[in-house]
Amino acid sequence: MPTISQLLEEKTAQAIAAVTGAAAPALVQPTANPQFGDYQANGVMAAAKARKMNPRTLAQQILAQLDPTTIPATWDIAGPGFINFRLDPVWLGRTIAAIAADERLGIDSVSQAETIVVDFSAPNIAKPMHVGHIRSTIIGDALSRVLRFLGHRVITDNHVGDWGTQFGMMIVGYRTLLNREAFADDPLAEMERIYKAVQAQGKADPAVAAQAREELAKLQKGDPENTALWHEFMAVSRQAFDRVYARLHVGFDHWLGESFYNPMLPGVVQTLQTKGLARLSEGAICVFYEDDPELNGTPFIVQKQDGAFLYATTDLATIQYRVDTFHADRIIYVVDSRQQLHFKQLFAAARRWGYAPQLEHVGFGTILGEDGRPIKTREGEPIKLAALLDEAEERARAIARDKNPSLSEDELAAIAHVVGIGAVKYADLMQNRLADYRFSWDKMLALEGNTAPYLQYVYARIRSIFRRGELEDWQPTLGMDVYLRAPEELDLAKQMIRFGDALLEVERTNKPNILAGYLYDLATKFNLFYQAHSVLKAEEEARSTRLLLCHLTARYIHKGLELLGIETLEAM
RNA sequence: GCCCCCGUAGCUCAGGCGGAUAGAGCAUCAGAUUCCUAAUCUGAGGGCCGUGCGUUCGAAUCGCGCCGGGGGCACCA
Repeated sequence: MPTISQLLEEKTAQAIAAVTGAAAPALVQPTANPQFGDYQANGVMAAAKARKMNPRTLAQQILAQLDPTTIPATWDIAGPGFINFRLDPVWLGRTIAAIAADERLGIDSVSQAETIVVDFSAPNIAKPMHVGHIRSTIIGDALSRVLRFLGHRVITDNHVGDWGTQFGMMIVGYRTLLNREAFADDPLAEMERIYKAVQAQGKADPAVAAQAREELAKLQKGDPENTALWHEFMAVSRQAFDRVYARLHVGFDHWLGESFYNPMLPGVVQTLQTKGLARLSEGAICVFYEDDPELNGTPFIVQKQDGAFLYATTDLATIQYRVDTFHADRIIYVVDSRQQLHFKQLFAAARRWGYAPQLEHVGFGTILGEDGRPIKTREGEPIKLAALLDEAEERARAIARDKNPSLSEDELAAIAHVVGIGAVKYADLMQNRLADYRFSWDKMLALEGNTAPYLQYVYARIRSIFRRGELEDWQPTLGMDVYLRAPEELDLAKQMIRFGDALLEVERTNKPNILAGYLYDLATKFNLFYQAHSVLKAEEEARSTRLLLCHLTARYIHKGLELLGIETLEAM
């Protein structure tokens, strides 16, 4: 079924068109204030202005066109020409009962399913994942889950950095500095050590830097020894990445890293030149955008003076592959906002080339420490993701132990994992991704406010109601009667039926914080309801309705958090 | 120099393709538990929405200028 706001929008827009003879949006949205009802249409005033009519008069004529048998609400005119709708409580009760019988919680699949490639995470091989990768990973995973739930064909692709300049240094380091015991013990840590050491040497000694470039060149020409080393680095890194992704419950359909596109790069540059899109300039081959005022003056280099290709080239090959092979209608790049110019250039080049799926750069800001500076360790190094997740779990465990000393170690471990990881993810997802975000353990793990533990607690508390009532297997009966009488019951039900609108808004804007905000509002409305009304001890007629409200709230929170990549607990 | 993002309550942030009295959490103060997890809830105070001009019946939201913070701009990714 369409969402109620979609229905009101459609019916009101039809009425506007019937009266004015011209299509105009009704601009239906939830009311700013409950005194105005549940939904308001703002479009009448704009339509009146366009026709130089009195808005209230026009509103009267529009109302006359609305058919009460097709709209489950009452309505009136208010203010300068708003139409206010009040939902029919009986209809609301029936709708809630119908949703209870629906696996998808009343959410339609999109009518036009698209093939959407979501490109996110993309750590560099031979380097540990650090905080810089967390936003892309978490946001990309959440968007993928939402789009998939809405019915799109989603392809997640981890475009790992497996062909960069770091390999020259890694090979030099492996040959000159490797501690074999350390490597056998913790290969990634030893790789990191030698990488940093060679990097430092290279800065001080040009000969080392030259050696690294030479080894890289040999690798890129297919030298067997260097290639074998490269495979070893890959395998070691992949294991470390997989451990982190397992903790985060993030998976990918493909791991098509930069190296995968390597054989295609000469052809990309060749084609761009043949089509007259790229030309030689100062020894490099570049795409220019003289006819584009925004990009004019920012050449897009696809081949360096020395003949090497760049990430611009790889990214173009990647678009080609995703269109030709996956038949992508849409590609979403979840990458730091600082790369905005690169993506503008990339998308412009792809369009000129003739590859024109919908291309979207979903950017995000920097993670700042509590001091407002980009987050770093005391030593000024990036914080490793694994260490960050360890700390999240430790802190969550300590809080859980403090709140509930009777928990067993196994229970504590489960809570530490679900709450700790959930808190880290949710803290990122609840913010507008465009802004920089200030990382705060205390805030993300707080039980008050818009946090994962708050939502997880509401879920656990609801599950506890059913346990306490020995109703673990309780299920709503098909077509059961639902009596929504108390204002808190009505408010909760009205919030539930906005879930679909929230998901569509996430799809439209690529902003998971809209879903997070929805869930927080839902949890708050549940708490208001639960505070005001007993459930298990209620009289029978109210009891089954309230059990249904509890049951559905839990399902919405479970599903909503799942779409954000966050787990729930039966007890905490 | 050019371009992009940000500026909303003491603090951290929502809202932003114009709509009615600008919201939440923290912090502060005052309350609620014979009762289903008080890890909860209720109430109060707290705002020239950086600033000026403009568009509009209507601007936190759109446009232009300015101020402040961050970022990007030819061979790294």
